[in-house]
Amino acid sequence: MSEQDHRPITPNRGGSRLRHAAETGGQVTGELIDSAWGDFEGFLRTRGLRITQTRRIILEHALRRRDHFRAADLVEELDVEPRRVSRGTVYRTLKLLVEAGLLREVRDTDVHVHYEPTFGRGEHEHLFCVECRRFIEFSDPQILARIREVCRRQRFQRHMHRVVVFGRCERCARRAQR
Amino acid sequence: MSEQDHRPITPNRGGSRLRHAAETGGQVTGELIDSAWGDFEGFLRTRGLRITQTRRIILEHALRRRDHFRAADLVEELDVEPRRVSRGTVYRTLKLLVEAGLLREVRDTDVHVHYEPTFGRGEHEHLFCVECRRFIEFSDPQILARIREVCRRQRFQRHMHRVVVFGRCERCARRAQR
DNA sequence: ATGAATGCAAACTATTTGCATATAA
DNA sequence: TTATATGCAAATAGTTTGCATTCAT
Repeated sequence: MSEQDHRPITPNRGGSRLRHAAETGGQVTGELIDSAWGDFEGFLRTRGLRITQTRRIILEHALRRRDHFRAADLVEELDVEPRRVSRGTVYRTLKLLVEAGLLREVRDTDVHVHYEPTFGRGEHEHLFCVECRRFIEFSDPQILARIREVCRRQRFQRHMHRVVVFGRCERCARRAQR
Repeated sequence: MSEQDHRPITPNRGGSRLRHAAETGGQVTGELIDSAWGDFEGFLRTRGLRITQTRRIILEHALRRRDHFRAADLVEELDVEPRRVSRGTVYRTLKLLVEAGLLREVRDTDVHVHYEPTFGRGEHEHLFCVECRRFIEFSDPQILARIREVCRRQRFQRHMHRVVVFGRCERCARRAQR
């Protein structure tokens, strides 16, 4: 088993301390957004739903975030003129984006849901530091393989899965030692 | 890898369709409860908290359930004379039971938390059928081993973890075919 | 005796929904 | 033109909390 079997991706922030992609030096290109929008349009057409400016705006803001965010964060971000978007619409559209496969839901020990963009990213799992409330992403082909195998034997049709490990990250552990 | 590496345990009910252990033929013995209570007493003493009848009652009802249940389910179950227990106390005590390691929190796609007894049971993971809302438990030493390994390399101090696979169970898939 | 545990009701947070209006098709 | 999408505000659901009272130590 090689070292790169599980590689840390980016330590993303969860909880209420969220940053916009622009601040974290993330590179969410216009092409990526356009491509995702193309997918979403297809999804909407298939469903007989309408292609609206509001939906485009929400998609853009959701995908430009490279970190975990909450519905409430987007609501706040989009509560500015011109073209402010209402709370209800944000919630409704986030659900559509999840159904379209452009976002995925993540839950931690908080009451609320977090979302994270899935577009153009592989499946990955999370370590969640209960102290600094950051997510550290990792992927491990073997965990995925085992999950697949279990589902096969149980004849369980897998839609998606989630692996979250709760604990204390290295940085917080160090800080605690001092 | 042998066949019993991942064995189904009991398909337990989640969502709002919950049954009491007594109804499902589960065998939660008095000794088990007493033993768990002993642990809880120890936990309470360590924390300088008090040992009360109310806490004992909540522990008993929580542990007698072999399935996943919600705080609201316990609130309802304990809302009967004599010795009815209030909503606030149920919530407060469930948190203590989690801290004491006697229950564990599980979240699915719903807004609310589920709890399940951990006492006398090994670590296990969940398949969650989004159709019938049942949990199917399984354990897989390799998944656990990989999680441990990832944490070791990331120097992440693991407290606990959760693996949930969402999809459709065999029974629901069959039913859908017809 | 005294501080923690409890009951109660109200507060809070996240999310959903009904309805009038605006907008895409 | 007509049905869907949206904004708005109110409703809902789950959970938490302040405070007076009860109870364990």
